[in-house]
Amino acid sequence: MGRKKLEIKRIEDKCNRQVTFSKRRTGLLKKAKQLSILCDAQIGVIIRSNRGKLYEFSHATSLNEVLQKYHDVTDIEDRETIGIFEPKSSKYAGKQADENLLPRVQRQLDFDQLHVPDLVQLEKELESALVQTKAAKILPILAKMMNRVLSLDNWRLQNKLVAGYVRFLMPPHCQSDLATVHRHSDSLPCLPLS
Amino acid sequence: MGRKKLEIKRIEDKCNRQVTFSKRRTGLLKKAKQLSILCDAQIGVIIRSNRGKLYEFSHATSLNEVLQKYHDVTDIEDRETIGIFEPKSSKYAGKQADENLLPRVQRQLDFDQLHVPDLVQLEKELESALVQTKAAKILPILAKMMNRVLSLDNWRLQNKLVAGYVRFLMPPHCQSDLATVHRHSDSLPCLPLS
DNA sequence: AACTATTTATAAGA
DNA sequence: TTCTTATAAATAGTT
Repeated sequence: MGRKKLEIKRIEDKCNRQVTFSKRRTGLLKKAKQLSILCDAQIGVIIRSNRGKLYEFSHATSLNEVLQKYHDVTDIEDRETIGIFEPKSSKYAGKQADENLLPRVQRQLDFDQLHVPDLVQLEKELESALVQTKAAKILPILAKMMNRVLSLDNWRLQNKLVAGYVRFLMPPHCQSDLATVHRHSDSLPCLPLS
Repeated sequence: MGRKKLEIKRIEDKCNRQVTFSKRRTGLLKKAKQLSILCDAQIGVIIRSNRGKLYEFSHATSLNEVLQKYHDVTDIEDRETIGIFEPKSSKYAGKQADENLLPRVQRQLDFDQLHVPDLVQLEKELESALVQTKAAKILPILAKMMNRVLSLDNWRLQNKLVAGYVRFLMPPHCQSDLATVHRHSDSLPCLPLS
């Protein structure tokens, strides 16, 4: 769409390539934003120039932010008790799992569809479960729950659950250097995290 | 660009929204591909419809694919040997990890910033590591790698990595209903996984 | 799924 | 870089 038809192959002239990159990059991000608004779609676009500069668009908050929030409210000692990587240091090591809670969570997952209120409840149950039982029991449930949630149209809960999953799986010493997030100014506002 | 100028706000008519989504989704993916070719840029686009269907474009391979490949070539017995869920059944239990590879990967993670080429390289190293060593050694590295990627605020890579992470950790019987990903048919060929 | 009138994006030039 | 403008491309509404 210009004075002449442009063949789609690498532009060899460096200067011309830079100009085209700038123009089309802007166009692509604009289109992404339009599509996300017009059609209520969840979109992420990441563009990295051949010299490493990064540009991006996302329709909503990022996983990174949610993780940061979890990180903020979770102290290291509690995280250590989760015990995948350092099971022996857990102060809950010998503690029995609540034999009532897990079947309850699992029963919820048998529905064909999970609704948002159910998910909120499940999140609470999950949080309790995380500090009460061992990974071997929680992981399959988390996995199934995640599959359900991913099939739903609730981006906040998706991210929240994934975040919990990651926090659960990540050894504490690896969580310390989560970086501050710089968000794209075009992003839509996100729902508050309860 | 049509018979009338369209205001950029959510299309309320469901049918119309669906049609527009289809048209513009195609356009966006096409533009992404063109930009990546014309300007030699690294681009990732992920589109999720408001009903959870996923469409994507990426200029190159992802960790997710690497992990998927691992999944494909690893039978259940082998996965059990990884030892998260059934550590005692491992036939590799006594096998030594490559003491050369892992430190190399870890050294890469000491950089302040990871660039995409670095990640591609790491993916290769990781792939080797996955079939050569035990989860106990790989997981902390994956976790740290994930932290780095998350700190890039790189939506595509975040999601890919989380997805791969989940797939890696998830017991096989929980993977059966993972949502289908529709890859854009015009996607560039993936980099070979060596 | 096609068509086509219009709008939009953008290639080349300044 | 930034603007201008002729032209190519995308697409909104229609069939």
